[in-house]
Amino acid sequence: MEIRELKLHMKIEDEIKQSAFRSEYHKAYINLVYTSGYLEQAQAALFKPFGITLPQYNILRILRGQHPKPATISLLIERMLDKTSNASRIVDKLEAKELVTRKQCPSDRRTVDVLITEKGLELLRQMDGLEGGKGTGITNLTDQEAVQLNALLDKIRD
Amino acid sequence: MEIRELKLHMKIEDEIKQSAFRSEYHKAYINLVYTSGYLEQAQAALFKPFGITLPQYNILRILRGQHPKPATISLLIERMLDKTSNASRIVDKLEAKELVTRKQCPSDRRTVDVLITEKGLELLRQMDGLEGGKGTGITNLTDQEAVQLNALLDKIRD
DNA sequence: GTACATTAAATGTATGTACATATATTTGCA
DNA sequence: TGCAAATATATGTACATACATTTAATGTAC
Repeated sequence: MEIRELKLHMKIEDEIKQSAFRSEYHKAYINLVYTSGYLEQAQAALFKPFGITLPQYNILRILRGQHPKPATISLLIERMLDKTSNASRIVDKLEAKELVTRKQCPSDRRTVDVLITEKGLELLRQMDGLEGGKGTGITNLTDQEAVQLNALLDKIRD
Repeated sequence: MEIRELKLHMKIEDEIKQSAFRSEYHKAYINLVYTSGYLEQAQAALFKPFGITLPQYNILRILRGQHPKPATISLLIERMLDKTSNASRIVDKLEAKELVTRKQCPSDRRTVDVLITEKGLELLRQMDGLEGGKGTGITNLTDQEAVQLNALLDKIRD
């Protein structure tokens, strides 16, 4: 694992043992995927002591935003960052940990009311402050550089 | 799915239904993870007709780089972009598709010689050209912007 | 030269994504 | 009204990651 630590302080050319990139685009592409993976890993490490994963955390945050109103699975899917994911199964895990409750909605029996519990709210309170990539390296950027990065990323998805 | 398509043309503020970011850092963090996911999804779509996944493709490329020498699993792990992944099982899948062969190394019977087959080389030949993020949006950047992006990403991981 | 540590690979378990399908319920329209 | 389409959720399968453990082979220290 110390090799891995070392690697984190190298440029992308060194990190990937593949000497030449065809273009800056190609390099940027690899760099982006690589950096994102790096950030996700860093965040997963921050989350580990709290016993939940990033997708579970994202769901909990959406539920806190709704609280004390319940959310349906559809609403969770709509608001989740991570694509058309399986909110149903993530809610399963949260339910098993008693961080949320799930019950059939009376007015539309197809839908399910998902509610964050007091235990869930308390967990989020404990976790407040370590989100947003703090401690993951993103704060190596100046504020202006962060603005610049946002503009570049937006352009990629245009 | 058309909603998803629409979303791809919006800024990150609109894409995530969460009105305010605490800081440009926070926004950049989310933006990075989101954009990377977007690029991976785009690339997965490009790969689908060829019947292999991105990790499988990465392994095949490393093996082509070694060809005609074999590679051990350790070497594959060392060179793979994606963390301490399970190269063993990815090689399983490639072996099942007859794109690689695997046999015990005589000199050190702990290690395994993994070799790309002619079928594997032929597949890579067919796939050459669609790698490097081409067609995934990264080429929306100018060459100079790509350089800028690379510098910013490197700084994050410093 | 035997015991212990290290290394290489494989395997098991939990989690998550992607995609397809199943099931129940509601809506809408003929 | 009644039946088909749409909607909400759940489930099954394939694939991958993360992490821990297992098994076999090799190295090393005494």
